[in-house]
Amino acid sequence: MIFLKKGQQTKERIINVARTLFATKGFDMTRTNEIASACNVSEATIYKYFDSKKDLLLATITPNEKEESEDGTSHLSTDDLVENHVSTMIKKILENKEQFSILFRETQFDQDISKQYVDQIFRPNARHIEIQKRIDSGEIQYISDIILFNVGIISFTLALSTHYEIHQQKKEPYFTSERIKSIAQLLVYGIHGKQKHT
Amino acid sequence: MIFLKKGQQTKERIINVARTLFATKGFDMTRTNEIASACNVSEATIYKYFDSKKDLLLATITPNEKEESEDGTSHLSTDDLVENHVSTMIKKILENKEQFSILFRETQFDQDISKQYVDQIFRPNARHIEIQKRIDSGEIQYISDIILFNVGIISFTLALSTHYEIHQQKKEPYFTSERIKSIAQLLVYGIHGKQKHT
Amino acid sequence: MIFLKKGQQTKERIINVARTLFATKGFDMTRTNEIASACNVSEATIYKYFDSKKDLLLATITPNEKEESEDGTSHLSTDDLVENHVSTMIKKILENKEQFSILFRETQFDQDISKQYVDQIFRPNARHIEIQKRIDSGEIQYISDIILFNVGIISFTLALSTHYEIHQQKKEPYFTSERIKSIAQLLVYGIHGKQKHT
Amino acid sequence: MIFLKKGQQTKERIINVARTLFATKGFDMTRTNEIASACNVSEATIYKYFDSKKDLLLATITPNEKEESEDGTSHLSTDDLVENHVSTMIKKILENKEQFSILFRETQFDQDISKQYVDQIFRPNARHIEIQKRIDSGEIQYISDIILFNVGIISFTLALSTHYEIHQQKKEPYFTSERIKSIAQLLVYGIHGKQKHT
DNA sequence: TATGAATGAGATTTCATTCAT
DNA sequence: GATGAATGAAATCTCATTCAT
Repeated sequence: MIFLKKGQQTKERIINVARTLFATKGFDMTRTNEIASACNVSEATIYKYFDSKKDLLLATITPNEKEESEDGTSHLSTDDLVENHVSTMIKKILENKEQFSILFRETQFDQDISKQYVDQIFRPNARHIEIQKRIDSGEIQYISDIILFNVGIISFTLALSTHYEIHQQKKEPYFTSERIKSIAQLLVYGIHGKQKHT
Repeated sequence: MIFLKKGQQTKERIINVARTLFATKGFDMTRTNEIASACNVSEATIYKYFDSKKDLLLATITPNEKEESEDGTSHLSTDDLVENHVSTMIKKILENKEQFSILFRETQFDQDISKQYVDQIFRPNARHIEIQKRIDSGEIQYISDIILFNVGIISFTLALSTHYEIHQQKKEPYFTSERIKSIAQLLVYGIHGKQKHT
Repeated sequence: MIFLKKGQQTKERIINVARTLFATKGFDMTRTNEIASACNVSEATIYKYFDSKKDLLLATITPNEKEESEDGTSHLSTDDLVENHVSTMIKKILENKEQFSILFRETQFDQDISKQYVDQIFRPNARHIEIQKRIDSGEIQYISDIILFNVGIISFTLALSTHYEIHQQKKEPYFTSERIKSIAQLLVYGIHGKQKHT
Repeated sequence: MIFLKKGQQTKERIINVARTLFATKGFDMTRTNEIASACNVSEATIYKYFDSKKDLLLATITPNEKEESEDGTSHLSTDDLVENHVSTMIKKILENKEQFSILFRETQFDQDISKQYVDQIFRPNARHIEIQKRIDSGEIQYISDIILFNVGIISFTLALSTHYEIHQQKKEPYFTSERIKSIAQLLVYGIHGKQKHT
């Protein structure tokens, strides 16, 4: 449990509240006064900690720096590698769903966000490199590029999750570990499923 | 080629211009005066044809009513059915990319859009019903629901297409008919590809 | 039955419709397009006949020139003279209620209307002159000035009539000939009524 | 002398200025920027304190809640009761002339104002009830209803007062205490005056 | 550290009016 | 004689931002 000075606490509270609001209502639709009252601070206080609304936006999408030290993937079978990759990605996205959601939506409209997006989402790691290698070798088919593959994974993860909650008005999240596995397997084995492979 | 009176022409021009702007810059970021000057009309003229900016937004996402009379899908193999469905969906999305893009982005923020979205995207047709049947029978695996499947298809189609153009700054569109086929096949056969079966 | 050319007919229709709307909703609250559609003409047509909205306003309040040739009032008893005056005034106001209503409300805000108002309402006639004479002689008490007396009569006539219809939501008009007589008598005899005298 | 915080002071200043302008120029003719500059604040400040121009309008007509504790009227003679009532009403109206003026003019055009008007003007008190009783018993003649009687009083009070100032361009107010008495007596005794009664 | 008070700049919307046909 | 189409000018309202305290 980390000790934070009062000011730092306030700052973090603002970031967290803003993140949720930006993710839920969109950046443009979120008024600074909504953020302020949701934080129980004045609007002026927000401007003590952030130079502008956009500055606050950027603060809501800065990465959780815990880097997964993923090494030793080269020994895995392609099936396992891809299944593992998809599952890991989905989990990571869900864990940081608000950040991803903001990043993903606002990236088209703003250069700074776009930079953050690229930085954060396409940082290569061992898994990415290994998969790209197997794409290039033809072992993995139909996918031309690990980056675009990731874009696909991110987009449907966010979309399904949001859709399920909003349009189908379900309370519990869409993605159970079972469903995550299903999707990962779909991409590996296709709609016929695992057993069809000899 | 249909004959349109002057007023109707102007109205359509406004809708088309607005659609592109909304899709490109987002609804909130698009100013009514931008729309006006992009159309070479005054802002007042826009308000002659639409009660409000939101009303105009709704006009930009009303469906192209050409209904695909898709019948006789029950004789298809599951492989063909799904491959066909995915291809058809992707093509339809790309043909109406701006509408879908707006609809998809704004649906979370606005009740009216949300209604349009649900109406438009989830109108069941023969293909949808047939696929759901095969999901229920277990023939199609890993997918629990045709609607969520469609959400997934829409989301990655838009995401890949946008990403490719924006972040990779390519001029030509991502989706060639070849790539569409690839993705359809990925979902049917998995990453190992067609030949791996049997 | 007077023959009117098409154009003249249209012009009169516009005036009549506008008068009702101005009286009902107020000049400022009445939009030119409301007038147009209530007349089944285009807004442009209104401007064929009137230079401006204000010009139309003025047209709605020009007097019905039928001048009451009221002569020989000097032989009347004061009681009869006043009772007769009040009744006559009330009837005249009710017959031209819309004009009076507009005139009365808008007179404070606009010089031109104010001029019309003074012209129209305070044109002296035989009755007015006779009453003023008897005020000056002390025969009529409590009233200092025929003009202000008339203002009083106009104001309460309009107010009672409007109040009754709007706030008490009655369909039939407040002023029956009986009620008109009552009010006239109130002013002559006071609240105790006629019989109390002598 | 009450202490008010800065914000509250500003709010009251806006209300007072707006009240005068609405009463003088009419609600529709008064621009928010006029109010703002007459208050030495920006338009934005007005909207900090009031949700809309209409909201401000409503604030200008909320009652001065000092309730006259009028009791013990039943012992008065009818003459005195009515004379007293009319005088009291006129004084009250003149004290709050701007409110009444706005209320009276705008009540026909707007539901919310209409509600305020009815609430404020027709709140029954001891005097009203007593007068209604004597109307019903026939002691007071020619008047059918205390409410309509009040409407009449309000209307001519405002009309005479306004007319005198505007059309006769007098600086001093029309209603001296003498004139108030005159009018009250007119209604009690009629134009012949008090002495005519035995 | 925090905020009450205020606002500049600009957004959407309104509406009387014009004019070519 | 009439109007479809368009608009300039201005109204109401919004919102991120500032600053004295």
